[in-house]
Amino acid sequence: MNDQGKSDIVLNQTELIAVLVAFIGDKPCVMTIDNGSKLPSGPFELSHKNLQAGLRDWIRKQTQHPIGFLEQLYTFADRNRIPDHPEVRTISISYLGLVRQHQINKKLIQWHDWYRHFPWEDWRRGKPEIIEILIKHLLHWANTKEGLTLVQHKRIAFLFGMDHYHWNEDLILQRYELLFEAGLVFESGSTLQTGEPMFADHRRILATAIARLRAKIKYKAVVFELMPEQFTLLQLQRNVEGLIGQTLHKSNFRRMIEQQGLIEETGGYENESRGRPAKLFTYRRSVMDERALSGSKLPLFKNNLN
Amino acid sequence: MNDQGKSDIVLNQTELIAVLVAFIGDKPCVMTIDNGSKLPSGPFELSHKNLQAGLRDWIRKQTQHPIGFLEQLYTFADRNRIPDHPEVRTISISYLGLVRQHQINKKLIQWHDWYRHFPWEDWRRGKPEIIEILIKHLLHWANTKEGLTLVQHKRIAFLFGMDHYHWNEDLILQRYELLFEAGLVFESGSTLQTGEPMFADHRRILATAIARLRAKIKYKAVVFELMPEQFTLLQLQRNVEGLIGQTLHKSNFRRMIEQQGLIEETGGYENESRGRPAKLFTYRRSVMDERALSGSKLPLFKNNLN
DNA sequence: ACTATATATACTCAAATTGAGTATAATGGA
DNA sequence: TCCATTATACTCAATTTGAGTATATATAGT
Repeated sequence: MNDQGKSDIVLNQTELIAVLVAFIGDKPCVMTIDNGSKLPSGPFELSHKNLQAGLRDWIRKQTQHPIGFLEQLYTFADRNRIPDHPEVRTISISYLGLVRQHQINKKLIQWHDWYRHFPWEDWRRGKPEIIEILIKHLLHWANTKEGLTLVQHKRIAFLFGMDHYHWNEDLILQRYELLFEAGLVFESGSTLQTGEPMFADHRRILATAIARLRAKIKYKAVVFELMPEQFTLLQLQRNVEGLIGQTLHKSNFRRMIEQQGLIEETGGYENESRGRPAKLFTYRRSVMDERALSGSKLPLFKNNLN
Repeated sequence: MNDQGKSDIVLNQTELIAVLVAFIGDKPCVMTIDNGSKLPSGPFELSHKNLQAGLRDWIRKQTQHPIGFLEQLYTFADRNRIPDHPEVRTISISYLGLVRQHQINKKLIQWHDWYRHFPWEDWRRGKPEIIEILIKHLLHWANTKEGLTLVQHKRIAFLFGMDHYHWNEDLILQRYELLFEAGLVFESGSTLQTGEPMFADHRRILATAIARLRAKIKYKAVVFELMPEQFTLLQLQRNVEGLIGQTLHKSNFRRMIEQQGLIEETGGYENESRGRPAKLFTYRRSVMDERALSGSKLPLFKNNLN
């Protein structure tokens, strides 16, 4: 880097990586190739006006449907990211996209429950058993860190909700990085069964995407991009719970949603389920042109945990 | 993009762009070259292990000081970003860095008040006069948009706090994009005096950085990276106000800061000012190792507006 | 038809937080 | 001394949150 703004030309290989998310039932899923081991990726074509346009094009071809939400995630550029090609530096520009349930074309695309890659992140049915196993190995690892044992102990406690700390679902990326550093995932040489591994650093990219989504849902109404046209309040709640990996308090969740004025009754009812039929709602897209709203402060929820 | 993960090799020019922020007095400043018209940038050198390391190296050389906070901002890659070179696509990976006041080396570096580029974003001394002028031109522009007049009217009202909308400081990027689209900034052909222009899309990059910082400060204790080792509560408040471009309610701000337990008294007092001497405080970095904390939820403030 | 179960929706209420103040303390300078 | 200025402490009503209970309306089984 120099002060003149002129630069020697440096050439690198550039690709796009897409993290596409959709719900199948109560499972938050990610689009993969090679049976769950790779995120879809491809070269960044010069013909496109910009990255976003290129991706949208490609996604439309693959899913046969337009995509509602698409935003840049992160650019990965470390050396040695891609095995077997240490001499080439691949710059991967990743994007996060949300796809609506009813638009999923099951024949063309493989969707993979993201919690198969991060089993310790799903607390919807209580604390996952694997947590204790991970903590055991982590503490053992920390004890070998000369002079850093205490710091690492605190880090483990903080990230995995030990002692007086609460589990914080936003820290998924930090947890994966800690496990990687401690050699407890396949990608860093472990033989333990700690979630399904992925090609190169794709699992790290997926963790980045989930972290972004879990953070974003708290101040922006992105869940609706994952809902079908009509939905019940419980379906909405289940999808939010799927994203954050925790269950929520029912009546408080409803109060908050209704307060926001983001949805309206369609007049119809859902009759498939057993009990009293639930009212169907629609997202009031009309509240404002989507572009103007982008980035606005619509706190979706503060804390409705059970 | 294809499904196999194999990709034709596509070569582009890659550079790093740094948005470095520091306070000088009560002015939030950005490091520039060419007297405020360019953000510092340079080639991404293959010798570096990763982007972050490359940037840190370079910044240390320039500022003679280590940098506390550094995170990736966005990757810009549209065609025709850089004038006079339409045939080359430059991919710019931008980073946001925070530099501490006492570390500023004024001889080597130019620091530029960022509000000179965005005069409509500083509401600390009340509503900036330029707002009414901008709104007048925006509405005129909107009225020429066949079939879209109403939507654009709503967008303008929302972004510039008209009608029943409140000014939302987080929307700085959207406001700049609207002004650009409406041809009201130099970069999109205007001759109006609407803030100092910058080279290529650097003003847009700066807006992205400020937006990120304004959003981030609400849930993470990043301000402390901009404070000197010791500071008074008022100095802290003034810096937060500088970032968000609004004044805050004094006692509520203090209550919130003290609640967080992020600072502690040093025992010393500030005697430079006129009235009663203020206690000096330090950031309790010890609360936790910085790395473990990164990304944690420490809501800095919800709303302490005056 | 009746009952148990499941689900939806409505309502309650104490505790905590927020927004907007006022009151008092400690300094320097006229 | 008194006043302007800044710091710090304290107050309190309104709102929001967290954690419930109560009631309504369906299906499945007997």
